[in-house]
Amino acid sequence: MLAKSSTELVRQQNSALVLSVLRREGRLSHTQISEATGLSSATISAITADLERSAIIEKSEQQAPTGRGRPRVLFSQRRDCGYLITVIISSDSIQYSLVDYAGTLLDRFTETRPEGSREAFVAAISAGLDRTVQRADIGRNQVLLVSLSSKGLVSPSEPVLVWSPMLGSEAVDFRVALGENWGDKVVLNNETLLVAKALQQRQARGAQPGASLAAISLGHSIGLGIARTLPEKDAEISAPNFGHMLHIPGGALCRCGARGCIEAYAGFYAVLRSAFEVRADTVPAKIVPLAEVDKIAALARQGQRMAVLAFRQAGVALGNGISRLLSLYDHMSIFITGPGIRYYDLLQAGVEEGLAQTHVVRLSGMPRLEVVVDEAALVFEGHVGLAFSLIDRDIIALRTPLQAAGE
Amino acid sequence: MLAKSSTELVRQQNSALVLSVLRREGRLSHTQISEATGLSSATISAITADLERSAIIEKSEQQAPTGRGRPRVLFSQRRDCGYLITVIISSDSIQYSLVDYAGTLLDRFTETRPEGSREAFVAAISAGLDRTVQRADIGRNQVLLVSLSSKGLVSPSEPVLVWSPMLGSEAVDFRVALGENWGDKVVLNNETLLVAKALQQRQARGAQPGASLAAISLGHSIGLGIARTLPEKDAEISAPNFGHMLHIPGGALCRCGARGCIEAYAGFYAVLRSAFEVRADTVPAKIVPLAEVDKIAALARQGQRMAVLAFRQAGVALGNGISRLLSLYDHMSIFITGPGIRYYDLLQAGVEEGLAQTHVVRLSGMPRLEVVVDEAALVFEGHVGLAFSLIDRDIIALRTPLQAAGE
DNA sequence: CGCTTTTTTCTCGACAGTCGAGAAAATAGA
DNA sequence: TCTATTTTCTCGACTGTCGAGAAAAAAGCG
Repeated sequence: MLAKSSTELVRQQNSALVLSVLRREGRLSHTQISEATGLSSATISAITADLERSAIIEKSEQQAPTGRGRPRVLFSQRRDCGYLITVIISSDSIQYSLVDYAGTLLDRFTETRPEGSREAFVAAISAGLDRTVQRADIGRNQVLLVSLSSKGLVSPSEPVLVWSPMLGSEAVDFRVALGENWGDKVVLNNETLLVAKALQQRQARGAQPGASLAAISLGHSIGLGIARTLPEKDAEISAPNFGHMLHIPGGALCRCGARGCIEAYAGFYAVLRSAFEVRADTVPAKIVPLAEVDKIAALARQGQRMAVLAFRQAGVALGNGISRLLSLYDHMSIFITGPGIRYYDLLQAGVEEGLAQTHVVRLSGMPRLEVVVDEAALVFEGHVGLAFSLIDRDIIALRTPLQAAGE
Repeated sequence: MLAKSSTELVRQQNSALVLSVLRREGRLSHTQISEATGLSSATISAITADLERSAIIEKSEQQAPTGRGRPRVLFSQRRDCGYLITVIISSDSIQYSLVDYAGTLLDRFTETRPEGSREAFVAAISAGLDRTVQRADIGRNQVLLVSLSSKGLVSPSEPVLVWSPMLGSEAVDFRVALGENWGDKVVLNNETLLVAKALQQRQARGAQPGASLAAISLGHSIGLGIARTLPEKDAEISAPNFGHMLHIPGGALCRCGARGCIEAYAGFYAVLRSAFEVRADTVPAKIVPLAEVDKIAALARQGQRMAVLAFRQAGVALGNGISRLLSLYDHMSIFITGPGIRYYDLLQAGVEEGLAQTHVVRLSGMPRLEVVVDEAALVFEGHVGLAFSLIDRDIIALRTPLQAAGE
């Protein structure tokens, strides 16, 4: 169903556009904004005056002048317009970062994740958020958004963790869990979705046409994020349940309780299980020390048969999974990340084997496969990118009625 | 990347909205349009006057008055504004339909599809299109769009048939194949995509929130169409390569040449092959007479073991495939259609078995599975719905410059 | 038959937004 | 100090939406 439009929406859209180029390029002058957006100079005047009056952007103190002529005045977001907190949840720790409205990191600290109950976990996050604002001495109401990320399955619309490696299907609704203090400004995304978002952002900055891409994170569990660039629209980002997609019907037992998931062949515990020839229906450990996997990798590199086979099997599971992904979406580039990339030399042959036989690959060729190292940086980049696009949209939509009364 | 907006775009969007409401509801009065769109009466006046001047809509002769008060004047699309030709390509025949701009079917005829070469096939379609306009005695330039559909894999952006059951990977680019006469106004969609579109339309008319859905067509090959309803946007429709998604690595030979495709287990020829215990690497026939499959179904209903097993195996392949679909997209309703539904009693247990074990189903429950009978009607409905949304958008975008000069 | 009531359509002025052109501002160099 | 140059700002024209009320057209009523 189409929606109606109006002149006010035009202004909203164009204001959002101005903020987004300011976000992407840093501080820009009047004319630069005009060029970057395609809007006329007069319109930029009106919009920047508007945003300045609302205390969203400000004129920077002028730079060293670039030549003759009237010097440029540069606009940038006001740092104190508000703050963003990102929370990166992993199996053993929780990292909090405070970011100002201009996008610069102000503070960061990491706490160990409490073991066991969901309640303790939620309480820890609530306390961590309080600590973040205390350390920076800002008010809670100055925090515009709290952006959480975790591995596992996340509801696409609500901040609900539907399934996670540590808590299983014990779902967490962060909106209710974080209560009045934080619940109303919390968003949650899958970790690998953020990686995909960050990669897509980097690609877009490169001014290429920017094709669709998928990020796959290898670790104790297997994550997937997809960024699809649709014509004329913003990229669409999603994180489907790749790790627990069916690989082999009735196959190896997964820690999710089902059988034959990709993770039950390609997760770290799966590699251990098959390298040691443990029966495939053994209940797997939640966490496997990385050192254990390293040992098997060392054996594999020396040619030990079962170790080689374990990694190869993992690779084939991934390759088949990617092939199914390509069948159900369009063709896209695949970026591989996560701690597991240190074993990629052992996985690669399997991945390619798992891809090669299938119809989609025979038809459109092997996808571009690329290993990307700095997963942590990408996750944070994705957090910031996604969060500020939400914040900017909100701030503009809310500004109008409030400000109109004030003027 | 966001796009800039302008007042002219506002008018375009609102004009498109008016046309789409008119398309959905039939003839409507001024006030009815205003209610349905949410636009003010004054705006409707301006837009309808505009569209009337451009000969896109017209005032109908007034109806029996509904009561006291000034009688309503009803607007509707002008039938003679232009025409749509839909072409439904199947393995043995090609059906042509001529539709006027108001959406009513004017003419329909079916020709047998020439066997063999791509050239003969393309020539037949070109001739069929010419025949369509000749029979109705209209000019070629009055045809606004030619909407083709076929089974197989279609490029999402271009009118290119990338892979089809009859021609294999011998691709057909209809834009160049139909040349100057038709090439510039041709679109091509997968047949089952159109079924999904039609189902989504029917759902939207029911005024429900309208969740995402997938249509699966069972026949010689297996088709899939997905209609995803995104918040605040138009539904997104796609037709991924479901039939040739990997089911069993290194499994049965598919007629596409790869191994282990879903179709190689669930297509008609696959059922025959396993019922007769032919080796799974036998090159399958392109077309299997439906009567042959009927015979096996009859045996299966009498309890003959291999026949039962053949259908069950097909069901499991479908169930596993659907499970993977649900893993890689959100949860959605599944509608099953196509000639194969007459065997659904034999498939159902396998489908449910193939779904039940997997993580996604354990987490969010069995999807809604529904059998839908009139595939042919749905395909045509989808053709018309999709084509007119394109036509209306085009007509509005093109109108402005031409008409502005005339006035 | 003329007047009133009712319903719908049409018109007018107010307001919001974008754009192009040109005025105004501010600096470097002559 | 004056001029060239570059950037920012301002003004009027244009397009669009909206609310209110005028105008139109039919039915009901005395």
